[in-house]
Amino acid sequence: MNSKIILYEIAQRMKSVDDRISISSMQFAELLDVSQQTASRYLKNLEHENLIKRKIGARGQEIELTGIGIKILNEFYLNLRDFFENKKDKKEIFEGRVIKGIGEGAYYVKEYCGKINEKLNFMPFEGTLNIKLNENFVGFNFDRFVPVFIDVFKKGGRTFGKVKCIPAKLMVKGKKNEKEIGKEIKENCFIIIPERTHHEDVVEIISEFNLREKLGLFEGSRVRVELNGF
Amino acid sequence: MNSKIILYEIAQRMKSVDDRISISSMQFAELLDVSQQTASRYLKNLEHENLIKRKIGARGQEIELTGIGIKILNEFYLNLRDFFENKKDKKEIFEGRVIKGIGEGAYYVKEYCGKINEKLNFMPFEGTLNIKLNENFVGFNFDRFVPVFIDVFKKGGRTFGKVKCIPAKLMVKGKKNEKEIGKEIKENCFIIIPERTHHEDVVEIISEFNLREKLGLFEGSRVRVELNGF
DNA sequence: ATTACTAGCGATCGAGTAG
DNA sequence: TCTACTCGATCGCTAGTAA
Repeated sequence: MNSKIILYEIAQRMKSVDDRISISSMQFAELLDVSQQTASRYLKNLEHENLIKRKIGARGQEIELTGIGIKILNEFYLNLRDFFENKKDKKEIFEGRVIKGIGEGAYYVKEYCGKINEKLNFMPFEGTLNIKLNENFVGFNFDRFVPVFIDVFKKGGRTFGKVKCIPAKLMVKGKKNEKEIGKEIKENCFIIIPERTHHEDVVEIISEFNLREKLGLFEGSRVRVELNGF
Repeated sequence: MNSKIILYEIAQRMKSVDDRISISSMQFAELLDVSQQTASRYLKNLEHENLIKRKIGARGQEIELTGIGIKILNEFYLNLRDFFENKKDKKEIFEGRVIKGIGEGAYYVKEYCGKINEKLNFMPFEGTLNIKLNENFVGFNFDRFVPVFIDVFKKGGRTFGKVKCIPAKLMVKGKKNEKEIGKEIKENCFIIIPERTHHEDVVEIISEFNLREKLGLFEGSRVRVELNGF
């Protein structure tokens, strides 16, 4: 059984996020339709995962959610809300400005390029375009787009982590010295999301081309990124 | 893995409830971090449970949610919304009016009374008080109160289903010919919810006493019911 | 009363592979 | 390619029971 579901079942018996409930493993077992032993193990695991806090007494246990537990449930809730309140369409595009990367991107693209070619079928330009999201797009949920994964691999004793690649279109206003002044140019690319470490408000983009050069981008250039799923 | 979670993962890749997505079992497997075989089985099971519809082609499958699937996710969503938007407090009490039962209640209480005594520690009056919920309380969520269950049992060749009992207080304005005119009288009781069949807008209440007599209730009398959990 | 350990077994998973 | 079957391995459940 998934932790989220169990957490949800607990939450449902609470009045609010900072509430606490008293329940025995036997009662909880009946609610979930499992044995008392299993219910006990579930609660123990949740505690171990730091999703709930417990105080165990002679006639049951007092349970409250931890910050992490609340956060997980809240993500759950927000995603469902987006789904049902139909707010997803508005989030298919995000906007931001080009910022300087720390040069790390180039190194990693070099290391990953064989895998990128294998999975995405193109040889990437050895560098990433870093985009700082405009404030109202921070927290953009990338989970709802079907990604391509590049799995963990080892090379020369180093381990390179799993990376999520989401197909996207980079959109910029045409450069001044061209016919298409002011016209929007769309360029296919991939958003790169490392499984381990990434900033909340910066996304990295890779492409077959040097996007800065091809699209005439500089530090601070406004860009829009469109995601279409598959 | 729980069906609900899988349904949620699918929904998260959709733009809205009537959207459909194209995804292969391999892609879905990577999203859930399970094998392709398992992902395939999950989808097959969801289809079998009538939670999704599939169109299987040569390069993947088109998936959309069924009405039942949407309903399950929506319940999920509404419960989480109540939890996070703190609307639960307002629902600790519901209101309604006394209505005539069809006499069935008395029969069942007679059959269940041994079990009731065993589990709830009182001999119930042989009859139920039926309350029709006021419109704005229809859909009241009883799941968040910790109930006492009376398990399935057999007696004289008949099977009597599982029943959920939730402790409550019945509140009515004092009868006219007493000292406590207009004063609110609280009476301990249990709400009875059969696992199998019950109306959305009618709840049945049992008590040690004949509540109609004790509280002077008639068809149409306004009552309030307070639930406290345990 | 509780919670939760251990043992055994039944359910579920994933590798191999067919269609 | 895809989906999905079989089947052996492994995981997770429940019964019994200790604390």
